[in-house]
Amino acid sequence: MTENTQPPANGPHSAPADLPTQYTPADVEGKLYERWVERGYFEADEKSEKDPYAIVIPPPNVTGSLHLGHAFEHTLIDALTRRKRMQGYETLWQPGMDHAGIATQNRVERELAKEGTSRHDLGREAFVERVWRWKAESGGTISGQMRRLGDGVAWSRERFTMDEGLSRAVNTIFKRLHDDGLIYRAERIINWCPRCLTAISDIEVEYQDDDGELVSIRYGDGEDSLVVATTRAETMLGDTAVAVHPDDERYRHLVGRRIDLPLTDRSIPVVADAHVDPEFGTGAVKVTPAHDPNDFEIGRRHGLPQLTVMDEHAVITAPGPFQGLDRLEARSAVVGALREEGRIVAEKRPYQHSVGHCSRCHTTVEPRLSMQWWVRVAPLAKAAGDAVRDGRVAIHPKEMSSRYFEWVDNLHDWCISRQLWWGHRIPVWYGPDGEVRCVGPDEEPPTGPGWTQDTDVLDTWFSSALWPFSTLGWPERTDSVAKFYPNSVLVTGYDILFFWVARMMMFGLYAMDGVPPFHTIALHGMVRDQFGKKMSKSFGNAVDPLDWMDAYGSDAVRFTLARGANPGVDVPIGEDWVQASRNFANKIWNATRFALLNGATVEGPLPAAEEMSATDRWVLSRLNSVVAEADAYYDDYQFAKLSDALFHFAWDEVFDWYVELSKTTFAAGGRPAEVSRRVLGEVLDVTLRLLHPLIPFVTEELWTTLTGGDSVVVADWPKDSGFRDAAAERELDAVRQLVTEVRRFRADQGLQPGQRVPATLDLGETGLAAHEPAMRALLRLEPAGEAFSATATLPVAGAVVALDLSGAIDFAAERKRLTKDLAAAEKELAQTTAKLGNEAFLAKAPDHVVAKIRTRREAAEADIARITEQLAKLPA
RNA sequence: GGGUACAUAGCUCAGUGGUAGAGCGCCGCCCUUACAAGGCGGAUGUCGGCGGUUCGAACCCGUCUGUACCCACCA
Repeated sequence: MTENTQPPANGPHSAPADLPTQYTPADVEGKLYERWVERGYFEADEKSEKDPYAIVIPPPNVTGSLHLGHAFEHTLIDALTRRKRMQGYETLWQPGMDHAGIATQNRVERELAKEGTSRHDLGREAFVERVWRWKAESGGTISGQMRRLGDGVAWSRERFTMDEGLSRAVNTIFKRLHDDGLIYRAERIINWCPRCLTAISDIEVEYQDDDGELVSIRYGDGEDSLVVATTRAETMLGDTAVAVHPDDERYRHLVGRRIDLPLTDRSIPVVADAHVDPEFGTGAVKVTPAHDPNDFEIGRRHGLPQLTVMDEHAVITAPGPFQGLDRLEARSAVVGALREEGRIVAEKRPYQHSVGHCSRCHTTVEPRLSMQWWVRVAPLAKAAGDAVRDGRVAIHPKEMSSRYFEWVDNLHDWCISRQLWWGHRIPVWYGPDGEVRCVGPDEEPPTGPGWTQDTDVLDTWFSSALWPFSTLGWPERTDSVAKFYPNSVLVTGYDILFFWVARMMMFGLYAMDGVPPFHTIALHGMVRDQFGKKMSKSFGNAVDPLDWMDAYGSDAVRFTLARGANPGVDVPIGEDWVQASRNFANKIWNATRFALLNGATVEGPLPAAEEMSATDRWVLSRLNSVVAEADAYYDDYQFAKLSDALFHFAWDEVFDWYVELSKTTFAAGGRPAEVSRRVLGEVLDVTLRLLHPLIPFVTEELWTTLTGGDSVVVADWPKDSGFRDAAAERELDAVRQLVTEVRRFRADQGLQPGQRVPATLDLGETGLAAHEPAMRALLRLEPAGEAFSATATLPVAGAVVALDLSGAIDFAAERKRLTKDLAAAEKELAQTTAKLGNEAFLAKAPDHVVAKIRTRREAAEADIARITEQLAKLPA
């Protein structure tokens, strides 16, 4: 369809026939988004009187592009903020991006490599300039994708972690932490990536089980010898001791003595240390303080020298035959040399053990002794834990809190310095006489000969930790900070609970005088494929959300994601499901089209209940229940249940029943038709508004056409009017059951759906007389005389449908069906009778349960009577 | 080694004590004048195994098996 994409209607039910019979997302999505932005709907006013509702975007890496995980997260955030906006809050969805230190630097370095140059050739300043240029050129990818998705973010407030203001925030907090003694410099064993050439923090290390080889090596000679085992043989060059457990009888005689270290001319002491597990291996451990975190600690306890034998590239520096070899080459060379000396006591054997890899490039991490900057996290983490413990911050779903506590309660100090060029440079200067000066944002750095600035930059997460307030202008005391801090909710994946969430908590509480950065943390899961498998490029199941948005529309992608979003649980998504969501959008489209063709309207007040048919009252009663239900689900971040409830209400109840039943009313005309037109308008109006946060585009297009309103984006959020009509609901339940039963009967008899059948419809004492015309229409029943062939199974007491099947009835099939029904009813009767004969049950079960069982028994009895009668009437 | 989840229809998942549900898929009949991206009807499960508590268990308790993820300085 290419026609009919003109601007939205300028009045209620204008030109309904203009709507094409199929919804084409591409025709409306782009233009609607641009209109929303032009009209400033997404902008936030910090001076507004309205209550604030603020959510920050988890800033995507500038290097990145939108993947389904983003699409998912954005759908949830967008839905939350759109609803709050409709509810009359001053909403801020804060957009922005993260400079992603290592990732971005790696990316640009790869480009340079292709050009045959390197960052070292360029020099620091030129390189950083180059990264900025790269950011300017390709950093906008995500913004474009966010527009496609419909993200209602405040574009004028877009921020970047390296912006001047945010850098000032970083500097401010660094200075403050430093002066408070919470940032310090120390030489320790850190995780070193020999490819990225930088330190990385503990949580940037990904452990996986790798196949290694455990070799056993004899140290020393004769009685003065023992055997140690290792998977990193090359580190023996840096051994400065062997450790055994203090209580280990086997080695007691050796403690305090020195033994010869093979391949070297050194001898090393045997020390006793409780860290050694005497049960493991030989019970003797080689100690390499400069290349292993445990050994570092042992070395500290025993005053051992720290002998560095590898450089930053993990190349051996120890003088001798191994010098210049890479760690892996050195490993086999060392083992070979040891074997020649007869030092290998057990052949090397395969050994699976946990090995750390750089989370950015997957290179095996090398523990390395070096001087770095650290954050003393204990006091900060304590506060972060307490804020959740005492309920000031709620984690949703609450099962996730245990993970959070596990981390904040057992935290090691955080290594924040990175040996990179792209990032916030550490604001510390070193003087000629060993002075160290931390320079705050309003201070001049020291000048003069010999003063140099620290060459390292800060961990990316240092600046992300300030995101909830740095984006609002902090450290200035801006109105935005006052209005939107703390944020209302943080919506993010459980996978960055530690990387990001916990650190925002620590820094937020610290910087903002103990006020945590948000009231609620709503954690979602990871997007997976339709079989629940992790999406990854290497596995070949990764999907570009743009492909699906192109094919099925953004609404379809959003709705599918929302529909799978159970709190904290991973979300599978498959193309078939997106297609189904597209079908839903199309269904809404066509239902609205039908409504417009039939004169549905939102003008004027709703007619009085007395004027309405039971069908009208039923649908309005259900509508209001659904409004209440939707509110409860939104408030509880239950997107899957929310989507499901709206889907089924709209499709099953409104489209399949109310719309179908109303056809008869419309055809008859008169006042009842007028009333139904207004009711149908109301139902669609409210339903579209309820759905808008999830599927903004199609609802906007339809709602503006239906109501003539400016935009559903700024329409009022529906309120439960309190209208309920239990009697009408029961009545329509009966109608629906009855119609379904007759349809089943017809299908069983092989009647074609469209085939008209002479029939009498005797609704007896059911009180459903008013529905007879509609039911006859739905069932394709023609008026009939005396003819009688069979009766349908009737779930509503007192109703009889006599269908004249003109001799075409299949008596055998009917007998079979009735017999089956009879058996089921008899089983039901037996079950309920047994239950009601159970004294213990009657004594202990609540009244409503007992009553329910009674009703079931009565129904079973009635069924048996009726079916028996019908069976008797069937010709043999 | 510690921790947290999870095992329900072919697939992906809801369902926290009272007759087993949804979407997709599947079978059958229909282009019934909003929609075939649709309509109507239908089939499909000893709710992982074994015990226990209870009048009653998918649900609570114990245990076993299997899976996923997180944390941890196991040479």
